[in-house]
Amino acid sequence: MHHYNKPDKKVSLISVKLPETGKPVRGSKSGQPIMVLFDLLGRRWALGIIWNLSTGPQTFRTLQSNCGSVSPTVLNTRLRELRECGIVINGKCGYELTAEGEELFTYLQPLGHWSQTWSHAVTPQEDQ
Amino acid sequence: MHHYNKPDKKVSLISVKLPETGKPVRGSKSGQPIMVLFDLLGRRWALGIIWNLSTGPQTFRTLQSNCGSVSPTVLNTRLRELRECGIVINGKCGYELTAEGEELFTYLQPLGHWSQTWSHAVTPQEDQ
DNA sequence: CAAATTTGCTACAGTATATGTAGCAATGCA
DNA sequence: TGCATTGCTACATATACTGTAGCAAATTTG
Repeated sequence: MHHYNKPDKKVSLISVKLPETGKPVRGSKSGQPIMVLFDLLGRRWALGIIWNLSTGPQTFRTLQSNCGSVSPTVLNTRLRELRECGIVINGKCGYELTAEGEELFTYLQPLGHWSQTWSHAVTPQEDQ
Repeated sequence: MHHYNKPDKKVSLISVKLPETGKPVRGSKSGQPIMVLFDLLGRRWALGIIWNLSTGPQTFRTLQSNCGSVSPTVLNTRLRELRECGIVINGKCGYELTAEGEELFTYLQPLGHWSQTWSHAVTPQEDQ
């Protein structure tokens, strides 16, 4: 596809009103890194995208279908944000996690297991 | 305050169109626990609230100011969701994490450190 | 190599969700 | 009893997400 891979102005970070550590963000006046991260991850589908990409590179459309109901608009926005934050890149096999993204994923991974026991504790038995 | 602590219909889970494992959720047709969790945590301020509460119980208004710019509307909504999911309760010292909430936090905690190195990698040196 | 398919993505209207300010009723305290 | 604080609701405005349509570049197919 025409993934011309926009110059990707690495510097000066995030054009989308997002993470810019040290400065107030949506979700944090302080601009603490953790709050910046939470702001980023707290956007719809951000976590799901990372989770999905952890199994390897995927094309836009594959990712879209794996994520279920994401609209291309949002998927594209999220991917841009994640790219600008150095968590995802657009390689020739499609979108994939960067080294940093992989690392982030390793911290997210335990949630997979936890969520299962949690869901059992919190849901009535009717659903498995 | 008048925290009459609404009967809190534990059963049947989540009135707010949220986590109900096994059923499609916003953010997941599959209803996989992890996606349900991501749906929950992917809402504005959810992660920040958990993070803030990790230091101990807080009143509504303290929490609100610690979170910076949350509107009472959203804070209240998020707290209700988190309560319905068994992650937060409204004790007599204010809102606090449940045992499950604490456990969840331990999985989130490493992100605090990671986010710092990440933000350095991703931001130009001008800040900090 | 031309036609058909797939892919990445934008447009846009409709809906849902969040922000920000105001304010009120129930405590807590003096 | 009065005043401050707390938990929260109301409501208007702003922002974000969904869903469908569709197009142009790249890739595959005949």
